[in-house]
Amino acid sequence: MEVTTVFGNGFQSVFCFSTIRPIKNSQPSTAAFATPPPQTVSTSTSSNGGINKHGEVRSKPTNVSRKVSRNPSVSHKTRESAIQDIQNSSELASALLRSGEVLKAQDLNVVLRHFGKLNRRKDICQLFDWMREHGKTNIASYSSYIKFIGRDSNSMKALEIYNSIKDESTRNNVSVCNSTLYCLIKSGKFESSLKLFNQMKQAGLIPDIVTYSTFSSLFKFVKEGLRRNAETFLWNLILFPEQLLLVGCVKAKGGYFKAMELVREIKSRGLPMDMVVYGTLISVCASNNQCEEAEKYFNEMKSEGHSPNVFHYSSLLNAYAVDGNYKKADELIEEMRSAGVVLNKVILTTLLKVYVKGGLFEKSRELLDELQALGYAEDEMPYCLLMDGLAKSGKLTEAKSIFDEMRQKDVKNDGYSYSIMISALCRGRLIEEAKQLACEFEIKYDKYDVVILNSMLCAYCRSGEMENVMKTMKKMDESAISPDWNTFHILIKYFCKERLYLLAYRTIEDMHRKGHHPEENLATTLVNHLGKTGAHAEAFSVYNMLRYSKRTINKALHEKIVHILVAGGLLKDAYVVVKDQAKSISQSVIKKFATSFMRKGNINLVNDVIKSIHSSGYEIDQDIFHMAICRYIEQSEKKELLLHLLQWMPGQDYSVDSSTRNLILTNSHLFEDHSITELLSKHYTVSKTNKSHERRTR
DNA sequence: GTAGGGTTAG
Repeated sequence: MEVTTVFGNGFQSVFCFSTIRPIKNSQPSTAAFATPPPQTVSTSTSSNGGINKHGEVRSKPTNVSRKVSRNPSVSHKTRESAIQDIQNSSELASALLRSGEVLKAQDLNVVLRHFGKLNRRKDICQLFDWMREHGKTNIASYSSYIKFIGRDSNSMKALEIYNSIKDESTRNNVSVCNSTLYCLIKSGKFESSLKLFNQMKQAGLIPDIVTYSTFSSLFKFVKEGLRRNAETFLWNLILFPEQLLLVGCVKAKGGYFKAMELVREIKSRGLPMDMVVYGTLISVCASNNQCEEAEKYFNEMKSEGHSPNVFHYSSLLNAYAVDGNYKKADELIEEMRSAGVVLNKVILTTLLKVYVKGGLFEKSRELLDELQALGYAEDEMPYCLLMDGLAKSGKLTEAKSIFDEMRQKDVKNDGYSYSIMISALCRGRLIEEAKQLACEFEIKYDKYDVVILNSMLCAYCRSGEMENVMKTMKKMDESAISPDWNTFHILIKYFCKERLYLLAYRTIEDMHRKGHHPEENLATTLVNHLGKTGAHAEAFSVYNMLRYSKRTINKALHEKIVHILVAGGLLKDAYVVVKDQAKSISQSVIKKFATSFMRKGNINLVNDVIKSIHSSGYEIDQDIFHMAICRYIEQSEKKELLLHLLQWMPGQDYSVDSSTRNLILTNSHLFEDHSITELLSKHYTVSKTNKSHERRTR
């Protein structure tokens, strides 16, 4: 078949999915935690050994600071204008020369923050260097500066600055520490931040609520898919221990539960919760469908005297969208109105989401009109919400008309609306239309992500456009977009439909390697197909994927795989399954397996197999014993195994029948006479007892 | 006089 050759040739290059998007570096950097380097820039703060409660230099001033302290009468106005001069100057160095001297550390911090706001990186660095050289830094300068440096993910530089701080009280200051930790976390260096955090604690840092909320930004990383790193880290963090216990529990729980642990930890330390932490919590609850919890934190926050801001409101509104609770949403909107909070674009869009989820399509349409009138419908978002809701409640025609309206109005398109429509059309079995739309997207846009590619793949697979399937996969590989669980599923289903079972197998193997677990039904279908087409070992491999990724699987599959393995002569593998899953396998299948094993299985395992199926409750028939004994006699070097079997049988109320006994007696030259006669007499006793027992029960 | 987060779409 032509199709097979296309894949046969293209498989390696097209299907390798070799390009995994790199995960942000989480390796601890050894250099990062080395002893602080010797200070190269001279600062007055440390060498003079004193900082007052404002973090300013006290006692024994340097030449520079002497000038300032000698000149305390520098008026507020003079300093103001000096600040302005530096901020507005295009030549920072000369401005500092001109106006810097009259300024104190806190004045220069104003400038530093000003540059920070404008992202004037070069000026920030230059100013800070100047401040250090002139001994005009305090705690605030360090915490701001470190934050700005780390903002560009330059965590190494931030750490360098931190390590260069000689003064102990500055280095142990909680804001300085929080700033530094923030930089590491922002650049994904979770492990390093934990290490540093422990070091800081040992040196005397007492973590505060900001420290906790700094670390809680990891919830975002969890959401964005840096799952494993962030989750492991979060768990370690929540336990907040010196020793990292219970790391193994990481996988068992989701981000939401970790957030709850974090709350418990904060509360048990007696730290007051603040607006920021509440904001994080409400948002985490909302995005984990924990509507009541979100509401609980929202009310708790209010009862503690905090007034919610627009973000708190929108998070809670989003929680109401989960089950389309428009009543509560409307109430909340009223509350916002009376609290004077502006109903912005996001709030109204989220309200639309609530209405859509609640099935209020007329009201949704009205709200969309309102959004349009307010100029809040210039991007896809509100249209997508409505389209998706309509499509998912079977109103495909209405969804299509929203899509058309959107295109007519020249709304900014990022591909979301296409993937909604393509998926909706696929679900509605309008495959040809789905394909058309996928093609249209390809012609018009050159922007892909895994979801749009999945929906295109889905359309092409459903319409059997092999060439387009190939092209899309290639695109995925070239754009370094990692296939996700959906991608694998779409492809495996498609390959099964096209009877390309080995290709489906390679795909599921790849899926497994990447840590995705296939759905049981799909894997079972594949096991069956592989079994039927003679790919017995591959079928077994898929069976094992299921077996080791799920706690329970359909019992029928165990039996099925035994059939397949017996048919393929993979008797040792079949034995493993029978031994582990005996309870799920019927007597007739055990018999079939045992018969095959007696005939063709590894002779050294024959006794093991007999004992094993016996102990699983299967009563072994005479012909099984007969076959086993025949094989032993044929291979006389295995006579020890035969003796062992004959010794074992009477103990379990088994005896050989007359034909088997005759067979043994004919070959008695193989044994020392007395041992075999003795054994057979034991068998005779057993068979007599059994027969009389049978008579009595009859 | 310094540090932390957060809302909507496939």
